[in-house]
Amino acid sequence: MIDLRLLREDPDRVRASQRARGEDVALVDALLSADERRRSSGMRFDELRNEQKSLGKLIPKASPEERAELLTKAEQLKADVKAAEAEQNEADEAAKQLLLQLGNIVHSDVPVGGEEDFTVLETHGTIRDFGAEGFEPKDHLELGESLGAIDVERGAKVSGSRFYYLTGVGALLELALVNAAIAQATEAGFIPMLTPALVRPRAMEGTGFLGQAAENVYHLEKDDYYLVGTSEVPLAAYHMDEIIDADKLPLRYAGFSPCFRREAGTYGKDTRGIFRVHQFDKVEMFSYVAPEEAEAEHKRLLEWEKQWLTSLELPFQVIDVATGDLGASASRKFDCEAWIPTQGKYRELTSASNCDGFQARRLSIRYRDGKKTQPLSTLNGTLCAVPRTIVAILENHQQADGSVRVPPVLRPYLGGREVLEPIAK
RNA sequence: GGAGGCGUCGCCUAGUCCGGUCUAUGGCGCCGCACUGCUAAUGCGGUUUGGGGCUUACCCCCCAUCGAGGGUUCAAAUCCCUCCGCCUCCGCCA
Repeated sequence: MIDLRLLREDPDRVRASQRARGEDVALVDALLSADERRRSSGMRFDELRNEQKSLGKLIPKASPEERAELLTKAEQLKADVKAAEAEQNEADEAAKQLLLQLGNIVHSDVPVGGEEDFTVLETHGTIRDFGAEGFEPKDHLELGESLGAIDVERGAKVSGSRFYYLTGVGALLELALVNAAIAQATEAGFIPMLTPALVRPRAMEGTGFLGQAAENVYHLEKDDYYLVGTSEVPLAAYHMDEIIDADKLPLRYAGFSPCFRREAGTYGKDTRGIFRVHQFDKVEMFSYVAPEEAEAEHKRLLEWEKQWLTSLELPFQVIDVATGDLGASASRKFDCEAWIPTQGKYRELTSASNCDGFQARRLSIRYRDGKKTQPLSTLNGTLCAVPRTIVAILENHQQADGSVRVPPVLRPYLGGREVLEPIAK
């Protein structure tokens, strides 16, 4: 959630942010009046309660006849206090509900617009010219099947569309990627974490995934658990309700977990292969930092992502995601998009978001610097989303004979293997 | 799944049986001040969190907060109910 003080002091800024996201600006005014009601009903309750307390102190000391009178008065007060409390609770709840609907304030440098209105910040690596090399590139599924690495047919048989098996070298490739990614993150000072994949509603809500993103979240109704779409959720909720000493910051975690996404509203999109699937594994970086460090940390996360993609020898570009495509929690988001030869375009492989205090406020995570206690900033960035990385590696490193060159960074984790060869059918 | 125990303002802890004197005790840690060649020790004061009022700010004041939420009562850390978490034992299990 955003800072209510900011809303009171500079409502126009909040309105502008809401407009840039393409969301309803009327929500801001509804929230302002709800906040006012919350405040006045709170004051009324405090007053009555104060009166009740002072009256209550007199009763044990009163003489019998005074006592009877006081009790009558107290009884009346009791009803008033109860009514005022109900009013206060209702006003609090109403304000909270509105507040939870409001997305984070967008950073002023973010390009305004929808999915297609991003700004390209950088491009890295060289796109291969397969024409000059004299062969037509195969797509990742064709390659994956001939390598005995990917089986989507049986994935569909067992679990339905958008499910897959990684088999043989495919399975080994995932393990290699995960190990290499965790090694890079650990080297950079991240604490490796294996996290729960099922979380309570509070964790899901606190990270901002139950707003407009809710339709993409799996929910186990019988137990009221949510399946996480990213380990960002358990990593953010890890320090929920805690106050962290300033000298402990920054805290950096590298989470590894399965990720589950319903992919509602993507019918017919990326249906071939394993680019868009319901379940995949991912190594995610997560940082807790002091607010004044957030922007610098955001750039650092991006640098680590670039280091990773560069080490895999993939050509990619970095984009500044537009306001309409940010998601509720982020004030700014940088995506790294790798070149996919058979699609002839760059596709998202990693995503680094600066959430400022948005998640920290919802999850009640603060830090103490001297006397001050205030929400800290949380940031997250993908290091390796496995299936998409496999797609990019297979397609970009394929050779004319249908084999795939293994980038050196992965070789130690693949028993020194330099090439993945097609297997006989 | 069954039985029992526990949850107090950083940590430990008193208080809960028997409701009001709890404005929650004491210790540790931490912060400030005093004293002191330095350090240590000692003394004094402070030290939950959230909301609100007053303020440039500080200070100060009010309300809530004893795992969470309800209930009983004029009044709840204390009595009742539900839930959550942790621990012990039993059962089952990768």
